[in-house]
Amino acid sequence: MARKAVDQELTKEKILETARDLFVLEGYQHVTMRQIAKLLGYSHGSLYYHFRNKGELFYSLVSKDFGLLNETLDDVLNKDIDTEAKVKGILLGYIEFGIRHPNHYRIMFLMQDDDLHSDFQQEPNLTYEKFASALHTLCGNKVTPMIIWSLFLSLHGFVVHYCGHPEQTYEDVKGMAESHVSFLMKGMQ
Amino acid sequence: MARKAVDQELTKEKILETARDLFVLEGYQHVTMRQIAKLLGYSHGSLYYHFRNKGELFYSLVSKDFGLLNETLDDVLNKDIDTEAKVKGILLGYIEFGIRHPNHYRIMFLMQDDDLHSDFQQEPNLTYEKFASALHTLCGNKVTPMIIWSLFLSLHGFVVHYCGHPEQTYEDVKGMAESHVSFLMKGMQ
DNA sequence: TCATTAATTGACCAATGGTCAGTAAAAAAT
DNA sequence: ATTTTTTACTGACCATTGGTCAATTAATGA
Repeated sequence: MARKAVDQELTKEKILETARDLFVLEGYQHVTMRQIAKLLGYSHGSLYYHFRNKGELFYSLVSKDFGLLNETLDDVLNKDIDTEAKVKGILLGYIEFGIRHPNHYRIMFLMQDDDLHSDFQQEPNLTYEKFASALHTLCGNKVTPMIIWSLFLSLHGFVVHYCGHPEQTYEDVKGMAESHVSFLMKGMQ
Repeated sequence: MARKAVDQELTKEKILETARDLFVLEGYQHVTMRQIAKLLGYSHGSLYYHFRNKGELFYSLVSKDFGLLNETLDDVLNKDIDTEAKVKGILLGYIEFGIRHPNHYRIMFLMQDDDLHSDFQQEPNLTYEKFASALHTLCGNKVTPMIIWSLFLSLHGFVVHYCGHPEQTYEDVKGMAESHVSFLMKGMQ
């Protein structure tokens, strides 16, 4: 009733793998440590051997997955298309990512539970840096930092809204996302 | 140890008055029913005589206060200024309201705790209707429903972001709000 | 073979939202 | 004036939660 055989030892990876589905499905607040542990076949205490607390567990997950957004933005930049298409691709790519990962997005950008918020300040900032420098590179001085900030907040608004209605898939809202991006690009001139 | 003298009876109003300060200060999650009751000098059970649960209590508060936003929009419409100034006033008024009532705004538009979310679907919709019809009245067919929706989401993004940083007052971000509104109005043409 | 370390358990803690039988004041009915 | 009924409130109680920690046992190293 204590340590298990080495080939069935718990690892951070195993925990994250199980926890990911739960968090994606139900959101941070509704997943309990006991729930995760039960699904793994361990006691909930064991989770605290691998992660300091619930926040850190979730942070590990999201932080890892969030690299994807940066990659997405890079991919667009490296595509062989004209500048305007790249700008559009970045704006749309941002929205697509947010809507495909609503729970992650929510935590990254708008949760403020104390135990979590303390952990990541960096990731959202890094993501924004990436976003801003990409647009700056593409558009030069035509767009001011304030315009980039407005663009970001406007995309953010779109994503946040549809994060609250996760029954709608990205495919469902793709048309609206494109309209929104068109609208925003008009303001860039 | 049961009912108190009639002149010191608990009322919904007394509860809301006390709860308002707490909620505004600390946000929904961090306020406990026991905390509210203690401040009032009653047992926490008594709160459940007046409100079905924590969600309903909070809902009463926010729902009441939220009429203010609609009034704000009406006030702008009735001002003796030209159309463009009115449009600007509405967009800016929306932002100002959100940032001056960050906890209310958060609950209305982006919380999705089950006990709450079930209660109010109407208020956010009503507010949006107000917003949309105001813009439609002012701008006629120049602005499509989709543009109005984009405008709304873009304002929403601004508010949501600064709701997460309540250490900044509206005065602090006023300049940025105005830039943001200017940016959005460019997209309306 | 024995001491040390690593991994796991599960009883335990304090806090939470919520329920409810009991109680006493107030109001209504007699 | 007395009894009945209704109303407002209490506080013990419940299940659930995130989290802690001494005890336990497998693995590892000397």
